[in-house]
Amino acid sequence: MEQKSNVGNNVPAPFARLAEEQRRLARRVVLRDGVPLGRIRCVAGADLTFVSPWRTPTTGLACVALFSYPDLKWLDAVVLKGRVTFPYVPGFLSYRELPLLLRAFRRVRDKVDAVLVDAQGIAHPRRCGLASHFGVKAGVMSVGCAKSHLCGRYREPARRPGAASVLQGEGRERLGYVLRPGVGKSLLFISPGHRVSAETSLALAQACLRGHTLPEPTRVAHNLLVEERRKLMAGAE
DNA sequence: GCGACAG
DNA sequence: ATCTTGTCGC
Repeated sequence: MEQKSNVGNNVPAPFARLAEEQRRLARRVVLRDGVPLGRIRCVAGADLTFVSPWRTPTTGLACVALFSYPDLKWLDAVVLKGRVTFPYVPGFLSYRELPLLLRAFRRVRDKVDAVLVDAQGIAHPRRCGLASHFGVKAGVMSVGCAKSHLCGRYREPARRPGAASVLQGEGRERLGYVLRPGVGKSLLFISPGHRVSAETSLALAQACLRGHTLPEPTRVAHNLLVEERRKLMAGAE
């Protein structure tokens, strides 16, 4: 019997072991606030980019950008380059992006209260998206802020910027929220990563919006990576 | 059987 | 994920 999908519960044989690890990690995810929103002082944005995203292995660039909260003043950033050997497989993104991202995060010396990750949190087939996997491994509050849909059902949010609708899982399970970052902007898929509730995840993402599609921390992290890659390829001819 | 599938 | 070009809207 042929099997094309990697996302559902049926997964290709080589990934069955990893899928099991994801279910195990998902049990360690804490969906209660480690730090109340009002006590957050430093929020970071995490993102990765690749020199040749369609090739594997390839060179990856990871960035963790630090901001004060709630005023969102840029504080610092860590950018790290490294070899990435795992391919992109839907549902297994963290095995491609997590190693380099964790290395970059460990270089951050400041105390980080929360990290916004450019991926899903528990809004994942096995409830272990990159943001959750990262949060558990790093032991930090993390929120998934994905630019596109992976799983869960939802209604179109209202046109008003900041409007949100529930991202519904199986039964009454709430995976997160679908957020409208601005008029005419594409939707954001917000879900808890680790040590945070769905409600606080949404509130934090909303508080980090500045009229762009991405929340400020991940937007700046992404821009720094684009700039870094440009400089890298300019010197490689 | 068909569609859907983070980055 | 990236790249390129063209077009539309504020």
